[in-house]
Amino acid sequence: MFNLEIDNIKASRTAADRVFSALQDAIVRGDIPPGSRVGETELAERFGTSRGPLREALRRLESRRLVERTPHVGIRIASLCHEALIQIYYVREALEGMAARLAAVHMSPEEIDGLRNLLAAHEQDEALKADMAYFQQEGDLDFHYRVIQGSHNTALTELLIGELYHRIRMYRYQISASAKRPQKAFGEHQRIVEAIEAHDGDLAEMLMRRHISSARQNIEQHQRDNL
Amino acid sequence: MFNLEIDNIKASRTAADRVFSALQDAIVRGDIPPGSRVGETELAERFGTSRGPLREALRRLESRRLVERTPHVGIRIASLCHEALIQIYYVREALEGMAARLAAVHMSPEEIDGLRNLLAAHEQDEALKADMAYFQQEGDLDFHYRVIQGSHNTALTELLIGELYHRIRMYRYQISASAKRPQKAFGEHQRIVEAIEAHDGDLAEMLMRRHISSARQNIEQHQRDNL
DNA sequence: TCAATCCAAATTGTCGACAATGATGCTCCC
DNA sequence: GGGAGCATCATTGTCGACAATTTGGATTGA
Repeated sequence: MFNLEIDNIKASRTAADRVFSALQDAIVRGDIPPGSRVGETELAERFGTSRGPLREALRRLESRRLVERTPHVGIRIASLCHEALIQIYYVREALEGMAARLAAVHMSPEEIDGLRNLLAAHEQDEALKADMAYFQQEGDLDFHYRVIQGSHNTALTELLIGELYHRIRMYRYQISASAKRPQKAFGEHQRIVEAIEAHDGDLAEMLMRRHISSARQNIEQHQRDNL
Repeated sequence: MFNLEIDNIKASRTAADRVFSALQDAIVRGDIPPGSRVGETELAERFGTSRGPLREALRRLESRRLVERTPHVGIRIASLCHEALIQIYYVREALEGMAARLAAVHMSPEEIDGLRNLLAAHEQDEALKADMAYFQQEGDLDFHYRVIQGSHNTALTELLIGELYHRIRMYRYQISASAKRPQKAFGEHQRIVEAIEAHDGDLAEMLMRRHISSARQNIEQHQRDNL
């Protein structure tokens, strides 16, 4: 239903790609505790492969900052400190604001229809209120994915989806019961879509920046509460 | 003199890191023709190592979009088309504008002094006019590096230096005689530093965005001329 | 008792060989 | 003569074994 596995689709060609996807999911979902040390042999047998493909997967995960390596010592699963997450949100504000502006200019009518339908689906699902927290989170991600891809700027898309989003998702699972604000976020999504429909780039950027800024402030508030 | 090898310093620990740095330099400098196919065995003996470390280096270069891999077929050196370069410059405009804003707020007096000294050195070197084109380019890079790091936002720094700059450098070597505008760029640098010194984030962002926008327009003009 | 040194165990880094897959050229049939 | 199918070949993917390095503890000396 949702189109979340952007770069995991073609991953099943070789064993190295398979273990890369599996390991990334395991890290992002928190199956492997963040900050923990893991041995290569252990991981290799866990994923049913040899150390060769595993090491290639590790290199790629290192580039994505999901694991940290120190030569001759080993690897440890990255743990996103709160400060780093806030920094990422500031970068998101700049990049996704730009994405929204570009989307307002470059999105095709079909893509805009898709966005509208997505929001409509969210509205219906919201009525169900079944497993809503998780659902809202994934739906939120899907909304942002579409706007980003609507920018039709490959460099921008690769940066946001390929570099930042995995780390954000990892953090969401880490503090599993993250503060949510579904109704408010849903309304903000709707206004962003309206701005995109009107091809109003300035407004779309401003609304998206506010949207992400609100999310960041929400996280910061949550951090203060849990001190 | 210049601090260009940000992430190549720690690279000499293992053979895999060494071949990674060497291969990256070879690609960025154009020693290996962009778009060309290369075999693993060939590369391995070229860098005096086995295929194991080489493959790990390739995986990391793939994450940086410097090489493209297709399973069971091989690798080819990435070739940056003009459109992709322009897209990167738009992203740079957003990210480095943000970096300049943050630098105006967070840069320490010592860092600001360093920036000033750098510009002074450029001014003197400009008088020499010795090998100026290359010099200006590297100096320009160094200036931007410092502003970016002055933002004190790790996520932002990693994105710009770790992801985008290598590709930009590769392109500079590809069209080796890129259009230059040293005097103009130098003046823009000075004004940006003045804004940072005055801790005027708004102005610093605006000037940096204009600076990069000018560079982009310059490239676009150069492209039109060479059609 | 504390510190420095050395040894050993475990883990990572590297290498060469084997298996699997895609590409190239040939042959054969229509 | 042209195209489809097949066999060979080169290249990549994978694996197991060996070498190099770090870490941790044990031992010895002050």
